Amino acid sequence: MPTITLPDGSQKQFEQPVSVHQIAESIGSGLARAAVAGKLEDQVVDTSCVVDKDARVSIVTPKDEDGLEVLRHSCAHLMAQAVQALFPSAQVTIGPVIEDGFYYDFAYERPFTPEDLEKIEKKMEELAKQDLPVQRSLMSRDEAIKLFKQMGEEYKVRIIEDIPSGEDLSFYQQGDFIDLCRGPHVPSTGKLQAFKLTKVAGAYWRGDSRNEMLQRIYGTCWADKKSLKQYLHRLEEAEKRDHRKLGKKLDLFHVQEEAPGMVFWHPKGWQIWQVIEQYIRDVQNANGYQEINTPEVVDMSLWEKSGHGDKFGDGMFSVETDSRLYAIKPMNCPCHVQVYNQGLKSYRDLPLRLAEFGKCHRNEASGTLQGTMRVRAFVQDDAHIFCTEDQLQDEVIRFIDILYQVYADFGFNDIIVKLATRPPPEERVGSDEVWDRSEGALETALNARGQEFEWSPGEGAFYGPKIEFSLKDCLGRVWQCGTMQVDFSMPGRLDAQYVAEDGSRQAPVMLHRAMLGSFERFIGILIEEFAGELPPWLAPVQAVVLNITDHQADYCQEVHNFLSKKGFRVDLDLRNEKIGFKIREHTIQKVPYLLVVGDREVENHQVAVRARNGDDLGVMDMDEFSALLAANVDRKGRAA
RNA sequence: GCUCAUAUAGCUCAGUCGGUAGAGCACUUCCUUGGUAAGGAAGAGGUCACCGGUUCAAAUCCGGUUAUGAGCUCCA
Repeated sequence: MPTITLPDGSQKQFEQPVSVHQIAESIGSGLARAAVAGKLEDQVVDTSCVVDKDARVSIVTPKDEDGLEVLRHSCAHLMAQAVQALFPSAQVTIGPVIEDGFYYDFAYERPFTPEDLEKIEKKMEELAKQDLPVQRSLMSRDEAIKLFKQMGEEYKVRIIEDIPSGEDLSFYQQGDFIDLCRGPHVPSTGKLQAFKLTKVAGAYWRGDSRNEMLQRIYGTCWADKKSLKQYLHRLEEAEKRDHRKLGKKLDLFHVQEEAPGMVFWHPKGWQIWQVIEQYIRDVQNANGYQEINTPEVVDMSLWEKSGHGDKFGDGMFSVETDSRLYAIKPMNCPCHVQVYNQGLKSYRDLPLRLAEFGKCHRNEASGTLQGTMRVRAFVQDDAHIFCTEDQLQDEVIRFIDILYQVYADFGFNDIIVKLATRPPPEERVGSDEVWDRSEGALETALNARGQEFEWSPGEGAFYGPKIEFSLKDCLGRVWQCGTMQVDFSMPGRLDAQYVAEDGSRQAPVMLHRAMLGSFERFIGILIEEFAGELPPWLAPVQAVVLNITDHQADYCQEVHNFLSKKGFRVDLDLRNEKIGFKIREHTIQKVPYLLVVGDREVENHQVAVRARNGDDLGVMDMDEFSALLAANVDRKGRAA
């Protein structure tokens, strides 16, 4: 006699055990039709799940986050069913839910083509229309292995073999398609009404590049056709913010075949760069950093000593001259240690914070390059803090504080924080005890700030753990920008020392840190975040002066001179074009302020100000406009 | 690096069945001096990414290379 408590607190009594579906039915037939799953206590379950004792139950429909997830998971199964119906020799592997959709990896003798995708999608629609019931069953591990062996599903067999024996496994069957799955799933395929296959790609079996490549098909699935359409529209809109498109349109930078993965910055793009660089320089100077500059071409022996040659030799560009082998620096740290090593340091000199806008080259694998986000030549806002172990904690906390202020100034508040810990023993240097201390230091620092973060086990650098601060691009892809890494190893390897209070020689701890990460990546993300409409303090051109006819040319020149002298970045457009044409052009170029000058403005010694969003800010004199611009430039990222 | 796709004028893109290329915008010149998102006319502009093959004939078909895009792997 279970008593069911519904989300609104109301209770229902049943004479005997009931299924989630029956509970839904008892509330209303509409709800029963809409139900794709149930929530029993805090667990999402099938609608066929039978409740035999008192419990909190809610009905999950596609409108819920949980329901959407069930839908997407079931859609992955529907796709696998369609693929096997069309390509019987294709083997299934795994098919998880991802953000906004799902994928499924298949082993097949040839890659799927875009035409195959269309066919698969058609087949899926067909199978959905048949409204096949989706049935759950249990099987012992050994039975399951036997069954899938029989079916020729070698990959599934391997997956099941990895599950501890003695466990019963759940399976879901729809039509003649059966798959190992934890579930839950929709009660029948007819619940899947709004889906689309989006792309094919290769993916390695078990995510290891030494393994064979499987065929991955990505798809998206939504509660209804309208949501699907909205999603596709959202994607289209996001693509318009692509930094590569905007970089071309706004004349910021270009790349070309002769220098793959390296950026040619144009005047406007470089202007943005310079503003950011000066801003970071100011922040660092105000926080006890000293800026240095070190060589870009350094003898290979230094990289061997630091351990980078051994670990990343393939990724380094090298030059051979006069029978000497040099590396183009892939990172700045060893060079910073050289600066540190000049002159004997005392504990009184620590913490010593050395910063450099250091240009690095790494020969990244060709397939990883992406616009300005992943490049082979980049400039880091790099710095290394040499300190004692006692100072470590405080330095990490100080850094994170500054970092958050910097990100806020650029308008970023949604920051993904991860703590990456020690890689496997064969891939790391330093004793376990040192790793314990350095990981502990980072964790304590994050906790001390009350900072939320995720763990990223095994993802640390070979010399130490790191905190990664990441931002998202317009398509939701996550890019690491800021970083804070603890390193107990490199100072020792490169003979860095200080004289401690007791007169002994000690190796300092080295903190590697960057706020933007690389200028290239950060500017790319900025462009996408603002869709090219950079706030006035970052905009390469802050205002354009436009004349209506030739008569106002001299006065426009005067306005331009006045604002330029104040330090604003102002353009002058005296072309013989209609004012509407000029406004359109500069609006498309996302210039924050357009200053229109006709006879009226000349007469009153004013300018008519128009914002790039089309707002008329009215007429004002030059001082007024200059104050308005100054106020907006001052408010940094928070400015409109 | 791996899988798939793509590469045509400065940009965005057409180009049918293999018969040596076309539009819009931009550019140049001329007309137009026009008050808040495209005024008009004319002109110029291409070794169809590169290398090779098939063919009487290749932007088009085939192979290779390079680059770009998506995903995977990697990311000091």
